[in-house]
Amino acid sequence: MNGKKVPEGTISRLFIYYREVSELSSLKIKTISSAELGERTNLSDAQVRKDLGYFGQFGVSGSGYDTSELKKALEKILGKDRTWNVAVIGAGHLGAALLSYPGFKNYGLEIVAAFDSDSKRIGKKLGEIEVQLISDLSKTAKDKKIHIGIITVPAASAQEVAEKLVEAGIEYILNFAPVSLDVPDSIKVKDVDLSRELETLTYFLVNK
Amino acid sequence: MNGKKVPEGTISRLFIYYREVSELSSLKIKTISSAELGERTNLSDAQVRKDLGYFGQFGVSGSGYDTSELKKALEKILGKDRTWNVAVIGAGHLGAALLSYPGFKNYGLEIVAAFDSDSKRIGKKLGEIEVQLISDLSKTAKDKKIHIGIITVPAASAQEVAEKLVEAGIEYILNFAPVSLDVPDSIKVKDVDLSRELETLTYFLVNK
DNA sequence: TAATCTTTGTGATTTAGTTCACAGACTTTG
DNA sequence: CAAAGTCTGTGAACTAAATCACAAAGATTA
Repeated sequence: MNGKKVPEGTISRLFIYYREVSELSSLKIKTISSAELGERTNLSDAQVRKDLGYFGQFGVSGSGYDTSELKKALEKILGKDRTWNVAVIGAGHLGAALLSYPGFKNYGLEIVAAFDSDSKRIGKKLGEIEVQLISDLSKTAKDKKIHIGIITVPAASAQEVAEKLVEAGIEYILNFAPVSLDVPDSIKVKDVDLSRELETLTYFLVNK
Repeated sequence: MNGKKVPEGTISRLFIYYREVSELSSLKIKTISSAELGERTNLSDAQVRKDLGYFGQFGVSGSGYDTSELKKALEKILGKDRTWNVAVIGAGHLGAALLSYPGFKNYGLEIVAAFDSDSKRIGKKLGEIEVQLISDLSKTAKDKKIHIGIITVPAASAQEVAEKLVEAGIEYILNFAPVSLDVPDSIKVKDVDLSRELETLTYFLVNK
């Protein structure tokens, strides 16, 4: 890491590079140039080099990047060398969609608990996970060493849930509720506003 | 519209302004300044004026914007003066989450059909909508004048579904599958890559 | 080993978007 | 109605990110 601020876009692209070099390395392809890696990922060679440049010097002039070395380096950078425990709060359709999403494990994420405030849902199984009452959050979060909370409750109760997550020691919140959460600076919140995506649809239909 | 390219961010912000002036206008508040509108939306006054400036001159020096006029103007710009028919393809959890999402109507969107390829799901009701076999897509799309297709099928079948949507005359695709779709330029595709959001979580946990 | 070729890493440039700042339009006050 | 106050619309300045472009490092060839 060279100290400069890393653009958000760089980080998503690192995952793309990671996927590609994993593939290459498993195909026993030993090295790849930034040009070819760019080709395969629909990005420019300069973009590839600049992105990697934020984190160090991984390449060799004249031959390119060693695929398995780069894979290992990216694993480290991206936190893919361990598993992160996740709790989903809100066992409605969206929560269920996330719980049944098979890709999680590949991302180094493991959903280990689900919560809801609706007593009708408590005790039901969503996949492997039994839905718990939200008042158990704090205890379970500590017992199961949960790092990440995903909020899929309605907008009206999202702030309240966020506060419980903070109290329970969660470090990162992924928020699907269409409200902006007020939490301490030390907690990272990422908003995924599906309604925004849906809304903007109509603009593009009107304007061509 | 003054011809200059409109930044993507401007468009989402227009919806925020729209919501605010709708509220204000219904409260019989006749005018609002860019400063106050900015205050209420956590944006700067300059941002508000610049955003609106892409589409014309709506304000009055010395007094600000007429809320109900601005509301009408934004309705027009954003395509909120009519309803757009939507089909969801993929009646799994995510599809169900969208179908049960009450906010749709507010966005001028109406889900009028749902499709799946799994015969176990055909005929089931998701809310008001009966799940149809995907082979009916083309006919139903024409009958029901569907403009928008939302893809919530697994990555592996997304491209195939996209092609059927194009064939059925859909103009806009909202794609939840984590693959990039290959469609004609005349079709607008918006990708919502949940897995990307999930993935990037781990980076931020490692790096602080 | 020298000449040539390939490819990185990174400053310099360009592009896109946001913020600043102010002239000029309109409103309010006395 | 003139002076003071408010607020817009928009170029200019700034900031962030992507792209360019090239010196230097290493690989390849003869």
